[in-house]
Order: sequence, then C-alpha cells, then structure tokens
Amino acid sequence: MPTIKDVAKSAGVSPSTVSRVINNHPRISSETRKKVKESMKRIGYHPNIIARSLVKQKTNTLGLVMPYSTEEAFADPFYSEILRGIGSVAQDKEYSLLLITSNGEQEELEVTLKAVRSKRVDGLLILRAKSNDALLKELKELETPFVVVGRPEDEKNNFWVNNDNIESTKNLIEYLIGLGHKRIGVITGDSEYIVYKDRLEGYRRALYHNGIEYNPNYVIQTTGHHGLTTRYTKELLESYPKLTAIFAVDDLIAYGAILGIKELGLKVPDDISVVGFNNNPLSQLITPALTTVDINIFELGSTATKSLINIISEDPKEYYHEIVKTNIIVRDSCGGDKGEVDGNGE
Amino acid sequence: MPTIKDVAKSAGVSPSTVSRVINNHPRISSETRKKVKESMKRIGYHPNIIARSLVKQKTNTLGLVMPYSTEEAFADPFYSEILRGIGSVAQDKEYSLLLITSNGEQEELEVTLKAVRSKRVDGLLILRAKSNDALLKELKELETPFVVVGRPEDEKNNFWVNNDNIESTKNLIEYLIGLGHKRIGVITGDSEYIVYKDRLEGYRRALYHNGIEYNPNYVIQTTGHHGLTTRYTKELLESYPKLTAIFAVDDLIAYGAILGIKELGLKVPDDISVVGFNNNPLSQLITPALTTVDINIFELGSTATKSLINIISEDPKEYYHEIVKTNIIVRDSCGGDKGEVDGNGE
DNA sequence: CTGAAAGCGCTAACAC
DNA sequence: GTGTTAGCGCTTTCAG
Repeated sequence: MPTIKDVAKSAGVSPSTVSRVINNHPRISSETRKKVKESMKRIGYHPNIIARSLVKQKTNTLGLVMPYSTEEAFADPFYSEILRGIGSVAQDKEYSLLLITSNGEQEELEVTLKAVRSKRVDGLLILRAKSNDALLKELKELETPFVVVGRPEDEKNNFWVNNDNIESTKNLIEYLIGLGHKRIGVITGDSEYIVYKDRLEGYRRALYHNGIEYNPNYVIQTTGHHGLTTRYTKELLESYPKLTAIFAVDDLIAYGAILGIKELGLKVPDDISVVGFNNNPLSQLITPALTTVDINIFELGSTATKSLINIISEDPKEYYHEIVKTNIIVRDSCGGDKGEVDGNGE
Repeated sequence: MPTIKDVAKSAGVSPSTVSRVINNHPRISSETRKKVKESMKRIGYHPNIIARSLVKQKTNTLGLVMPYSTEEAFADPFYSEILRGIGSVAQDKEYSLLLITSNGEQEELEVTLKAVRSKRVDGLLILRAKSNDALLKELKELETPFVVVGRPEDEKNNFWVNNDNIESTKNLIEYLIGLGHKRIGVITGDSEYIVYKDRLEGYRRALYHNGIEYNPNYVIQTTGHHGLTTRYTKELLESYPKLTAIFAVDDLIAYGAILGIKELGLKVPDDISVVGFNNNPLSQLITPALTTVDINIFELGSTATKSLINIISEDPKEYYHEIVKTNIIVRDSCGGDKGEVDGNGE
C-alpha cells in the first residue's frame, strides 16, 4: 500500500504538500494540486485514516450504544430504523459508526467506557434513556460528547432528542376518551425506561384533564416478553371486565395484547379498543390495523446525529434538546364505547 | 490523557517495558509487571487504540456491510437479530464493529471500498448475497478478508455462511404436500437476491420429487413493499382460485399475503394454508400463528463472525463455507386440503 | 529481563 | 506556495 511519501516522490514534491492537497489546503497552486492528484491516482493511493486520527486526535467516528437486550427487544424494528436515520447523516458528514453492543448493564458500561478512553470515538449516541443511569455519569466525568435518544433523568444537564411522550400520549388517550372510553387499561414496559414512565404520565394527565379517576389496578407492567404480555392482558381483562380499551405503550406490546383479547373470545375493536405506540410498520398489516402514534424514528436518529456532530465540533456552552414531532395514526382498532353510552364518570 | 510515557516515568521504567506489560509479554518480571500496573491504575492510563492500530497495521475492527434498503426492508428484525449474533462473538474476541450503511449500490461500493482502503477495518461481513455483485469482485482484488452471509454466486471462491435454503424449502413444501396440497402459490422477493432464488428452487424440487407439475403462473414476485404483497396475493388468488396454499418466502411477505387472503373473504387455514420463512418473532403472535422455518439468525451471525476472525488471523489456503441448520416451526396457518381429498396429481 | 532507538503514516508549525 | 522537522502514542527490533 502506497503512502504519502510514495505520492510525494512520484509527484516530485514533499509529503507535506501532498498532505495539503488531501486536506484541501487553500494556499496551494492549482498546478501542483493537479500534479499530486494525478500521482495519487496513478499509484493507487488512499489516505490512511488511522494515521490521520492519531495526529489529529480525532477519529471521525461516532459510537452507538445499543441497548443490551433480550432477543425480543431486539426484534423491535425501532433499532433498524433509527440506524437508518443515524447512518444517513453520518454518511453525509463523513463520520463512521462504531456499534457498541453488550449483554448487560455492567458490560455495557465497561465496553462503552473503553471505547471512549481508548479514543476510538469522538462522541456517543445513547439509544435509550434509563433511570439512574451510571453510564451517563461516567461519560460526563470523561467529558465525552454524547447525546441521548430519549429524555434523560437530568434533562437540564444533558443533550438529548426525544418525542414529547407525555403530550403525545395525552393526545392519544384523549382520542380514546373522545370515543367514549373511560376505563382504559394500560400495558406498560419496564419502568426503568423513562419512555414508559412518560407515557404513563401522559395517560394520567389525559384522565385528569377529563375528570376521570386514575386507577392503578388498571396498569400492568410487562417485561417485554410477548408471551407474558398476552397473559397479563387476559388477567387484566378478567379482573376488570369493565375495561373498554387497552393502551399498550408500544405496538409490539399491543400485538400481544390483541392476541390476549382474542383468546378471551373478545373482539377488537367491537368489545375492546386497542391503541399502541411507535407505528411499527407491521401495525398496518395486522387485523384490525392498529391505531398508534408515529414517532418518526428516522428523524429521531438523524436529529440526534446532527446534534452530536454539532456538539463535537462546536462545543456549545449550553445544554439543549430537541423534540421530534409525533402524530396519531388512526386505523381500525378503536371503536366507541358501546358499554356505557350515558354517564360521564366512574 | 496520560500516555505510555507518563506511566513509564511514574513507574520508573522505560516505555517499552510498559508496552510489554500491556501486551502480556512473557519475559517480564512479575515485580515490574505489578509496579507498572499500579502506575497505570494510579494515573488512570488507558492505551490508545489508534496508535496501536497504526503500528500494528491492524485495527481489530470488522466492517458490517448492511444492505442499502428501503424503509420496509429495514423493518425486518433479521438485521437486529444478526447484529446480536455478530456482536456477541465480536465482543468476546475483542473486535469492534464498524457499521457501513449506504443508500444505494453505488454508494455502498464506494463507502465499503473506502473503509478498507483507508485501513479502517481488518475484514468485512457482507450481510446479503446478490447476483452479479460488483462489491465482491472489488473486494477480492483488494485482498480484504470477507465472509458473506448467504450463498454467493461464485460459491467455490468465497467464504460464506448460510442456511441450506433449497433443502429447507423443499422440506417445508413437502410438509404442505403431505397435508394434501398440490396447487401452491408462491410470493417471492427480488430475484436479484440469491436467497429468494434458492427458496424458489427448493419449491420446484419439492414439486418435482412429488410428481407435481411446476406452474410459473403460480409464482409472483413482489418488491418487498407490503401493500403490494397484499394486492398481488389477491390478484393471484383471483386468477387461480384453485390454489389451496401460499408459500411466502419471508414471514413479512406472509403477513401481507394473509391480509390479502382475509380481504378476499377467505380464511387461513380453512380456505388457504400459508407458510412463511425466517420465523420472525411476531409470527407466533399473529392470528393464525404462522407456520414457518426458523433459520437461526443469531447463529448465522455468530458463525459468520467466527469465520471472519479466523480468516483474518489464520489466512486459510482454501475457501470454505458453513451451513446453519434450520427447522420447521409448525403452528396454525396450515390445514389439510379439503378441496380435493382424492387424486394425486394435476 | 529491560532500555534505547526507530518508525507506523500522517499533519502542522515554522521557515524560506 | 512549498519544504523541513518534529511528533501524535504506541510497538518492536536490537543490544546488553
């Protein structure tokens, strides 16, 4: 493999001149520039990025911290889709992407810290927001630029991009309320993840704003294991047969819920309405097609990446965050509440 | 950030000694080893991987060439899952993962070649097998180690890992035939991808081995766009109402097919049986639960990664490939052919 | 078993 | 506008 020296010899200039044309240095005669470029092409030269990184103390690489996760969480196309968004701007801005995977909290911490300490990456995209996140604390001490996709607990002192999960959920639930539903069950995920906390909060606010009392018994927390979701849904509906709608905090959970409802011999939306969240591409294919919230995952990824690159290069003095719009996608999984056409309270 | 020199000073040894303890050099006194390790810890030293890569001419990084793809192809959890398999062994063997994404054939080629020419990666995992693949040709010229996940066209002169798609499909179709089906429609994907070619071939072989004539009109090629899948399925069934089963070359396609069947007012499996492929985690959740083939995606990823690492370090003289086992998952989407209980041919 | 010195391929003052 | 020189942080002969 030819190096910059070979090009220099072949073009009859010094290595620094070659370096300058590579880096588009302004003060270089168009003549030598041309000469050098020809030499590069002739001998098949390509700059060694590693060497450049070493002297520049910059790798032009972004680390992607994937959630360590069960098989099933990974089945979530969320990650494929956000990778698309991230990849698209990284490509554009000439950044590479280092995938950081792990099998648990401890390993995630170690692997991620190693990547930054060993100077493999210029910054990180954290693809989830958790409570009490040890990773974020360590990262701040290392002064690594990072942006989290989601709302971190300490939202004033981090860079992040997210949907407004509280408000979006509130709107979604109010759509249900508008249809006449008052007793709405919730199947939520691991409360360690802030996204689920927020969606639950949105649910509560919707009830509150509409004078409906919040009943904690209507809320079931599942582990993300689909089989369990189905079972929990059935148990919930058996315990509280007056429920007329189910809010699943994620479409994948909604699928399990719908299955549970069907297994009970009930119909969606005739007996029970169901809403999900995230607008999984499959949600338009199931029967009934699922009413859900499109959270614009691609944009979440691209926005976060732009932010990170900006932070790396500009070192902004103030923390900031960005909110990506959502919109409700009304499909066929909700009906009016036929069980209680009069009255307006519990 | 402290460097090896700082450690050396602090421990009262030379930089080379420090380097030796980092690299577990055998001929080093356990005393100095201890002393050096303490110094490293004390001053918070972490080796700079970039510098090491430069001198070793090795990055310990694997490039992952993701298929450039539409929004919907990305929704396929195949990629999430294979990433898990890859990540798990890469982690274990201390390799990093560079994600290579692109928006089209040309960009994919450029970006990938750039990654290898600029010495960013030691080898590549190509996550798809296409006909007439320009990328593979270029890569061979560059003498980069790579393994393809799938069966490349020139199977004798490449490293690859794959399922036996032909045989697996043959078995799947024979399961259908065993149930009494003889007129089986096929919804397949882009024939540029060898996986779909092979599955179609398996279908033909199953028919052939059972004395059933192959009818090309029963085979529809879709683009992977779900909406179209649904429409094509309906058209197929309207044109050939005698079909009693549908073979979808991928579960995602099967979902669209099932929707089409339902829209026609027909029932699965009572009127039409459906089988898919890949065992998407959602396939157990839909109604009816889909009979499909589990292709062990995680193992596909881990096997390919082990192979690649082996190739990088051992430089084997012969090409080889590995086959990952599949197994049919029988669920509820197939019934016997009630339309034609007698007879055994067309 | 340890140290000195050279160098991986590139960039960046500093000269001229 | 271009060349010279030093050096990024590490590994690796070669001595001893």
